This record gives sequence, structure tokens and C-alpha cells, in this order.
Amino acid sequence: MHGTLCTVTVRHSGEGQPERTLALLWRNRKPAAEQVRRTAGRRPSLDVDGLVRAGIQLADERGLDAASMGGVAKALGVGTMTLYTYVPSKEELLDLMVDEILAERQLPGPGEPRPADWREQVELYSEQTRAMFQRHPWLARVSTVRPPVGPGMLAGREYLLSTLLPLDLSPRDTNTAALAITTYVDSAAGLEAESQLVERTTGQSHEAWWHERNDLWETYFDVERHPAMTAIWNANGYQDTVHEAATDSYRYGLDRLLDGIQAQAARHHASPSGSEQSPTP
Amino acid sequence: MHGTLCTVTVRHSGEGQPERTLALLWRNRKPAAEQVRRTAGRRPSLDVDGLVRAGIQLADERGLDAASMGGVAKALGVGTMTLYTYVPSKEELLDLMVDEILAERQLPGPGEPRPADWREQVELYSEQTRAMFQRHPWLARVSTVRPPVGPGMLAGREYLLSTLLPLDLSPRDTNTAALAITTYVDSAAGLEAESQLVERTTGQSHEAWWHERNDLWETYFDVERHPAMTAIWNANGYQDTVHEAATDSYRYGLDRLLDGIQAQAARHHASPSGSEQSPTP
DNA sequence: TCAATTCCCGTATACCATACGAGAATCAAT
DNA sequence: ATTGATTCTCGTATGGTATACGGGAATTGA
Repeated sequence: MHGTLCTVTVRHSGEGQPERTLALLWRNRKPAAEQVRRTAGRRPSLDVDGLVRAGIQLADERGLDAASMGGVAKALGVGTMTLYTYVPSKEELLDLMVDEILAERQLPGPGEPRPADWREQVELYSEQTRAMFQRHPWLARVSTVRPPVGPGMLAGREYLLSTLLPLDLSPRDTNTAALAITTYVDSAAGLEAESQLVERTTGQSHEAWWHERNDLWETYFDVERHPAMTAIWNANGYQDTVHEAATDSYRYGLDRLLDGIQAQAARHHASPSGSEQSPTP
Repeated sequence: MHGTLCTVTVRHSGEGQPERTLALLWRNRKPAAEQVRRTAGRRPSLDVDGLVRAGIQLADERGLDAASMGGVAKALGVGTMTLYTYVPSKEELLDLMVDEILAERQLPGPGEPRPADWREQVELYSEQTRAMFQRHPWLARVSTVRPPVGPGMLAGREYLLSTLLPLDLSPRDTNTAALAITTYVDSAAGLEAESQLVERTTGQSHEAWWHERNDLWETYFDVERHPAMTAIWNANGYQDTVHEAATDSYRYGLDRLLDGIQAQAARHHASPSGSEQSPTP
């Protein structure tokens, strides 16, 4: 085993009973109902929050691989199979971990103070999401289709939608724009975090990695076939570090995307017909 | 084993000798040099292209998990360890598979005919990339930090950069814009493909999945805490299907991003100072 | 004290990548 | 023809993964 590969678990269904998964995700809200269970049977030695915390801590410190069922159990000092009394499967545990860190983002709820400008509000979402990925880079390797529908995810969507309301787009466009923004922000923030994680875990900077591949330019690269790359290279258009390029493109892309949304909202406001599609003003 | 989890291998280093990896990636170009090897030793029964093709076919048909070393070997009718004479590790095989499908995109090279408008040129990149993800949805689960630096990846970057040259941005901004576009396009196309893949492999539509989670709205969802979501819901702002929402947001986000880039190029053209940052026109 | 209930967890199964090393095939030189 | 060098083939072993199953332990109310 080289340590150069890692396996990542991907949630892609809820096979089990969705009711139980929902109850676990929302375990700390809405407790009003029935949790008066105190009848017979052996007392539990752990609780779900403990599993989730242990899983997150392991993934943070030693990578998503370390947050295996065996790893979490060992960290908690119990047998592996004990975890299955608290959580139906690893899939659900991962859902819980994800929603937990989604909820860590400090996003103002309805009525709470927030920046005045809608763009700054979106920036806040972007920055909080970026910081979350920095703290928990393993999130980038977890599939976001069919995400955990827990308090953390819902709070994030609620906040982002609320930032776009002042633009007065159609409801449909508001939702569409929010989806486009999350797609961009989540992906770019995830890539950035993953990029830094790779540098840390391999102990090799991206620059050193590229340096190792100098043969590419000397032996294989065909200038004739790649005039644009060559031109940019000759004009010193490439950033000094991969990290700088990632940061630049993150900011640039988000700014341009918001520019475009803002312009479309202005157009829409000028002529309040249905959804528009004018590509070139 | 439930079949509800799948493991995904993540390349995050080239540990081995980068020269060999490069030679494998570029095995079909630049053959001019030395490949006159025909001295002694047992004749190979396979070739690298065969491994790559088998891996891609398995991943296409039965998921990335099926493209295990054992799986590929079985498909080729050889022992598992035989593969290691052709490829140093699974990591490299995956690199080769990825670059192969990146090269499948039909993007005009330098001098070849292409759409007149730069936006249509970017759309072509977007459509080709989207189609690639549709054909090979497993690509969405492969990390793109430290990508395979082979002909396929370079052709893609070359084409996208070339589409932006007419905008006459600074070289730095051209590169930055190209990175932002790939981030958006690759992520959104990957998400879309993965979304459809999940529906196929679980045999459950996203709508059925949401229906299973009706409890969320009835039991846990707090209208007070989520006024924006509630408003959009009441205004019928949510698309009818998850698939429709994904398609809409993909188009919308790409259009707005290109709008923003176009506007910035126009600004930059008006006042040819260095890189700008005016947020609100 | 007993039955019901709940939690704990050892063992077994079926996967995965790959290190190691023995054996088979091929060619050049003897 | 035989030998030696070289290269490809691949069985076995190691240590990792999730989790099904079922027996045992702990707790409570009767």
C-alpha cells in the first residue's frame, strides 16, 4: 500500500427508510414530540452526536478514508458493529457529518442583521462556504446529488435565496440563479480546498509537481498545436503559483457571474415580461 | 453488501516516475523517437490502449467501481497482476482513461473552422464537455486537481483559451477567465451527469426520492425559518423536475458568466489600464 | 427472579490494490 | 541445440473496506 490512493464513499441513495434518516438529521430540532423513551433495555453508551463529531474530526485530521466505520469505532473505543445501533449505515453517518458542517456556516437567518448590498450578502455566503471547505476539505469528495436534507443544507439554501429576492427576478429565475451560484461557489471552493489538501498530504507543492513534469514542454508539447497557450505563456499570462491562479479565478468568476445576474435583473426590471434570454446586449 | 455505496479512487499524486506517466499519456503522439524495442524477452499479449479501452468500457457500463484492476483484468482474460506490466498502478490507468475521454471532445484545433462568435465557440466547448460527461458520468467522481497532462487535457485548454483571445483581455485575465469557465462548465456538467447516473443506478427518480421525504415538509420544516424558500414555493418558482432545474441553471449560469466576461472585456477595451475591478457599473 | 427489551460486538463474507517471487516465453550468442 | 539474459504472466499473501448474522450482556418492570 502506497498511500497514494484513497477511496471515497459516495452517497447515492437512501435505500433504507427515509423517515429514520430525516429523524436523525433533525434530531436536535423539533425534539418537542416524543422522545420519552425510558423503558427497558441496556442503556446506550454513545450518542449520535458523538459519532458525527468523531467522524468529522477523523476526516479533518486524517482524511475521509480515516472516517471509516472501523476508524470511528476505534476512536470511540467500541467495536465496529456497535455503530450500527446508532446509524443504519455509513451512508447515513456521512449525511449527518455533511449536514453538521453545512450548519457551521454563520449565515444570518430571517430577521437577523446582514450586509445591505445583495452582492455583499452573496459574498458572505461565498466566504462562509469557502471557509467551511477549508476546515473540512473532504467535503469536496462527497457527492452533492441527493444531499442530506437537514437543517444545515436548508439554512444555506434559504439564505442564498433570500439574498436574491431584492433583485426582483421572477421566482423561477431566482431559484435558477441560486442554483447557478451554488454550483459555482461549491465547486470552486471545493476545488480550492482539495488543491491545498493534495499539497499537504503529498508533501509536494504544485510547483514542484509541475517541475517534475518538465519533460512535457521539452519532449511532448507541440507549439504549433497550442498557439494560444504558447502566446499566454510568452506574455507571462500564467500566475506564479497554482494557488494564486485558483484564488484569482474564483474571485473573477464569481464577480462576473454576479455582474451577469445583476445586468439581467436590470434588463428584466426595465421590461417586466416573462423570463428573458437576450444573450448580447 | 447493499450496492448502495460505491468507492471511488482519487488520484492525488504521481509518486512514481513522472517520466513514465508522461510517456504513457503521450504514447500515440511523438512516436518518432525510439520505440524500436524488439530485442529479447516474452512478447506482450496486451497493449496499453487495450487496458484503457477496457477500463473506460467497464466504467461506462457498470460504474467506476467496475473498473477495478481485477475487473479490467477479467475483461481482458488475464490475471490481475498482469496489468502491472503495462501500467505502474491504478492511478496511472485512471489518468490514461481520463485523458482518453477528454480527447474525445471534438474541438477544432488551430486553423480549423469554428463558429464566428466567441460565445458560440465557448458554447461548443460547453456542449462537447457536457456530452463527454453524459457518455462517461464516472468522470465526475475523479479529482481534477493535478489532472493528467496528456493530449486530451491540453487540447481542451488550448481550445478554450483560443476562444477568449478575440476579447483582447490581458493575458492574465484571459487565463483567469478560462479557469473560471472550466470550473463552472466541468462542475455543472459533472453534476448533471452524476444526477442522471444516480437515477439510473438506483432505479429511482429524483421526484420519487423527494416524495419519500414528504415528512420533511410535514414534520420538520419550519416556515418561519425559511420564508424565502416558502415564498418561492408558493409562487411556483421551483421547476417541475430536478432535471429541468439542473438544465435551466446550467444554461442560465453559463450565459450570465459569459455576459459578465463580455461586459468586463468591453470595459477593459474602453479604458485600457491594467486589470480592473469595478463591481457595479 | 423472570421476561422483555435494548445495546454490544466477534466472526464471516466478499470486495479492493498491490508487493513479492516463481515460472514461462522469447531472442541472441555460443 | 543449449545457455543466459530479458521480459511478460500471475498465484499467493497482506492489510484494508462495509456490513449480515447471531449470541451474549445489561437494564427495567412485573
